[in-house]
Amino acid sequence: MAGAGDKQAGLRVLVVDDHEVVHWGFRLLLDRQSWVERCDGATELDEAVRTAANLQPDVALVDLMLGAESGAEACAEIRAASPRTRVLLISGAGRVSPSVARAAGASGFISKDWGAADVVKAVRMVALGSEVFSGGGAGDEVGLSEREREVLGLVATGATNKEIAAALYLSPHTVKEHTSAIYRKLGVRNRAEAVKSAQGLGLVA
Amino acid sequence: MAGAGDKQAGLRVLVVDDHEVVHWGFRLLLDRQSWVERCDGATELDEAVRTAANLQPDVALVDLMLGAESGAEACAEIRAASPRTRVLLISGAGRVSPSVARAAGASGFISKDWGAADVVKAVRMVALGSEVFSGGGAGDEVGLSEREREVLGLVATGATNKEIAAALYLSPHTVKEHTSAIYRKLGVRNRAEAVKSAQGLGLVA
DNA sequence: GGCGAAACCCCCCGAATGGGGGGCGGCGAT
DNA sequence: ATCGCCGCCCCCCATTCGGGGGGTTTCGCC
Repeated sequence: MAGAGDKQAGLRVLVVDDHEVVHWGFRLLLDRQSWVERCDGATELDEAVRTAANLQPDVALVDLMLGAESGAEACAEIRAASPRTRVLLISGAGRVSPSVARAAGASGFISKDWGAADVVKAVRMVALGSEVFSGGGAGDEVGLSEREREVLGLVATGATNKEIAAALYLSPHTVKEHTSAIYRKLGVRNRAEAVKSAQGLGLVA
Repeated sequence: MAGAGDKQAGLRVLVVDDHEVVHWGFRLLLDRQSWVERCDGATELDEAVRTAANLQPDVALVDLMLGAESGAEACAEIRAASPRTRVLLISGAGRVSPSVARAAGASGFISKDWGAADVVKAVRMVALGSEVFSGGGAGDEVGLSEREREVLGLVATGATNKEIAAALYLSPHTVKEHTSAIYRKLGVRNRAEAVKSAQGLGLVA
């Protein structure tokens, strides 16, 4: 699989994003690459999994914000349907936690902000077996822990601390610990601001 | 004007969106239309205004969420620089208020969710002088009053009711009236949820 | 082994929130 | 001219928030 002389047979790419315009964009970009054999699109997770199972793509570009499901789940499901497929998460705002992406089985992430050259390079690199976790120059990592991201996700739902506690089997007091840590790390003072940040971080659907 | 041979002189189109992938997408879509002469892109407002001034495009597609500025301001500035240009606002989530868009001088809006055919049709229609304020099937208008939208915008900032009151020269009690009305109309229960809705409505930067 | 970071639990407090009630003037439509 | 909507103001109340202490265990790292 690690063909060194990188004349690749022709990569198959799958773009998973609920905005069709994103399909068009990546298709325009990738179809003109000699090493891309075909570039398909899917707008929802079910469709993406089916297509991945049939097509067995080399690379899948998956939007972090797919309707209800998190990009991480989508990533895992796609890799279950097509293990050969390496997943690049697409983040809208530029910043995702590498650890989360890795845990989900992704090979890296790219941002919609990146230039064409960076995106093309990233796709080729993961196809060749590398990981892409830094690229385009966007800052990442605010330093939120796994638990804190989880809590922030629920805060962005409008859930109260008590509801979050129930959902995560915690004491409300503990939830407050987490929210306080989140506010401190994000530099905000209340949940409304935190929600704004959360969507900037790509943590909210 | 729907005849097969409606050979227009060649429209010039400008796409204003801070995600390059959106440029690629629309360019792929529009460049292949016989009636499109050229399709340029701009990533920020200054650049958009300059390009509009030079190019005098027939149609500009403007993202509602451009960094700091609201799409409405962007729309107004572009039309100031190039009065002949008809603006189509691009909404990410599908719902914008027609009244706001009209007030800003836009000729309609489209959503990133729309299919290729609908987008092409919308661009051609505004180029021909029509307005496009309903298209793709998205619902609009939640029924928020002007004041409520203003308050919601500040809520999405993370401001407390007291701060909002100070900013708008109101009593804190009145602000609560507005927030309560907002929650009722949006079908949410607290500010965190309201912030999420607000960004879906394109009211938050 | 020691140390910190994360995650979990408890107490306290003041302030903000969200919902209930009431009433006021203005404005446009019926 | 009466109705409904908007915008504004006041009272009350229980709940929630956010921050301040305190503590435990379980990790991984040096």
